[in-house]
Amino acid sequence: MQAPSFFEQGTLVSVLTTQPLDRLLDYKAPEGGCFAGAFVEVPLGPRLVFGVVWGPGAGGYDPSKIRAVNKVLDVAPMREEMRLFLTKAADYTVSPMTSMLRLATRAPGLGDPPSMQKIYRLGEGAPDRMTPARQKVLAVLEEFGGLSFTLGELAEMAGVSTSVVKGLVKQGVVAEQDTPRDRPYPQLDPEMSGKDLTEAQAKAAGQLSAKIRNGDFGATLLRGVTGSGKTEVYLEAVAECLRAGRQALVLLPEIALSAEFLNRVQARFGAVPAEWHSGVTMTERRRCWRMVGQGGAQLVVGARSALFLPFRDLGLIVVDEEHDSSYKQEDGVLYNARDMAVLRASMCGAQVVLASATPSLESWANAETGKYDRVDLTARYGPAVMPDMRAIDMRVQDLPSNRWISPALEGLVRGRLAAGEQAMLFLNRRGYAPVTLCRACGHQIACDDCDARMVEHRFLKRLMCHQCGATKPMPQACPSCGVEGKLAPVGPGVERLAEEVAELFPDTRVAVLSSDLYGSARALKEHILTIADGGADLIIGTQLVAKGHNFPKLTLVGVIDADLGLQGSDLRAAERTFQLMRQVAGRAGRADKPGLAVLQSFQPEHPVIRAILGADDEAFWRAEAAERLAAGVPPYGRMAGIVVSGPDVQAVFDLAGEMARRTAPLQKIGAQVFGPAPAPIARIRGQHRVRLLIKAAKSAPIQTALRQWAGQFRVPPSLRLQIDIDPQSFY
DNA sequence: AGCACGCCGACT
DNA sequence: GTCGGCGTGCTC
Repeated sequence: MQAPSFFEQGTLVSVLTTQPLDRLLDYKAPEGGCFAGAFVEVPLGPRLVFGVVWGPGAGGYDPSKIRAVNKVLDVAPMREEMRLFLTKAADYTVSPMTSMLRLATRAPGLGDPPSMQKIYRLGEGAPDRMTPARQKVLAVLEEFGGLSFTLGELAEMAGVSTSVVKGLVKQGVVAEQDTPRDRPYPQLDPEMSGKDLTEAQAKAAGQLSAKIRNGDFGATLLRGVTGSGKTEVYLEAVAECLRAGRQALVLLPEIALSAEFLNRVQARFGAVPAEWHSGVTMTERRRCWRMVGQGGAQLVVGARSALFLPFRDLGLIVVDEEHDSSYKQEDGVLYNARDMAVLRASMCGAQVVLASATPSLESWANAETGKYDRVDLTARYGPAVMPDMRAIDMRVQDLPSNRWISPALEGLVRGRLAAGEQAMLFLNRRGYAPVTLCRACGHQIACDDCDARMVEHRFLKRLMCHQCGATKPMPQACPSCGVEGKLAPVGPGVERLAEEVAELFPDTRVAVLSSDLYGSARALKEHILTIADGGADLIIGTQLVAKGHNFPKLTLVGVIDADLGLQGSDLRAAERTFQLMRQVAGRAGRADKPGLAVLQSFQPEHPVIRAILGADDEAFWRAEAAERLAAGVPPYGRMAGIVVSGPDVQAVFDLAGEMARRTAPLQKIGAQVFGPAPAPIARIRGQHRVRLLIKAAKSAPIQTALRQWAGQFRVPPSLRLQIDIDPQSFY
């Protein structure tokens, strides 16, 4: 790559700021000049704002009004590759550059000079008087000879007060020195031995490693059934990347980020990697951001926004559980981390590994066409085998209303419990009952701010809206007709299922795993570990039990309502149900006992249910692909969702209606426009929402057309216009 | 995003 | 008269 251009003092440079002005501003280069990519502070109106020197000035602005860059910040400049990545990501997602820059600079104190910190290491000589406390301090320093500590760390490790350390410093026995506060992360050792790999794992790892050694861009779908040991395989790819002296990034869905994963990394590489996600402290965030840019971090484990860290030489991106819908979320910009990972890798000659037991149809299709390589791990690790799968036809089960566990399932659970094994009942519905109905007037209690029914949470003794999180106490009388004592719960949630379980299996230890029942992620995680260890015999869980937690003693999974996700008209309903059911079923029989997964269904002949039951995953993907191809929808066509929202219904409909009328730029590329129609949830947090859907051929330049089209309309500040490329769901 | 300007209704 | 509501426009 060529050397970055340099701008002499006084020459015009264009600066991208994080202010929402969707254009570059011209400034004079500061005293001493500056390079393209420099992080700078510039005056804007009465304020100083943060920005990046993007290139030579564009001119065309009144020269007498042009001000000078205030100062260049003490941060590694943004590399040209990163600037290009942000530009392309903005083009792809149809979002303003300023939002992209904000995404890429989400660390505190970037403008501050690197602050210093005192650290302590072994000094010279011996103390005048040796005391037990002093002995302990010196023992710690000797044991970890190469390392240095902060005052607090050292004192704590030695079990003494800080004054002991200070006393030793005074005599020079302990040396004190200043270092930048943001220290590099400990060196990872790719040769530190990991677990022994099975033959299949070793082969897969070898394939990935060979691609990494080539040093150029490529993507691989790593498909490994649950329990096949994908993590060990891609950690070998990370090892190869580290051997090549390049940086690696492992993306995990936010919920899967855990101490457990970090422990595995530590076991494999001898040290803990850099972490980047919403739970990381501000100090650590800043350290991570700076060290990634300076090369002081070899491996980052993080959530989706870690893609926008300023890597110097990124050689590998792993997207674990690549099908997970949480990769597509709003971070100020609506992007799919899986797609952006491929984009970023293509720009820096890196490899991408997309790992999943149940890949997204997009990735599956890319592997089919040969755009991605594909590596399969079919055998489960060790003696475990895939669970047997069966459906229970609920139409022939004799079940009173307000009961959800069929006699057939009840019998199976009893059998497992008698054998001293664990069983799990899966229901993807938090709370006690999804609907609260007035038996006097038929009113259903709804959220005040959303178009959604409120869910009773008996554990919290409140009603909760699952759209906005608002809660209110359970009323005694119907809020509509005022009749008392006629409000009745309708339908099951996990809490209600627990009630039924308590009646059916009174002497069984039951655990309910639902994200809302725990104060913190940590508490939840700890609880899961105790349960996995045998702390309960019957587990009732929502979606969160499907995501990568190990339950070695579990041999039966019962899905209470396998039809739940198939309702609605969502494009991805089949795919999502298939993935979720496969993941849930994969919980059963991980250790030495074979597992069984049963699906309670009112439509067991439904193609998706049959595909789940059949062992032929490929057949499911092929059938689903054929349907999408015929409908011309992703991945065989392009789609964009447009949502106009605001507090005033009329204003929202007016803008959406106008947008639907003036579609010339979209028609030019042959795109179809559907809508406007109220979004499936027509109001969230008091914001009315109206949706348009754009559909175009796969080759159509949909982003350019959308930009032109959306640019025609003036959006008043009270309204919000959101463009979602490749929408996951149509909310 | 901020922040100023400016144009209307409600008050001392 | 003037205080303050927030719609509109500007920032290199």
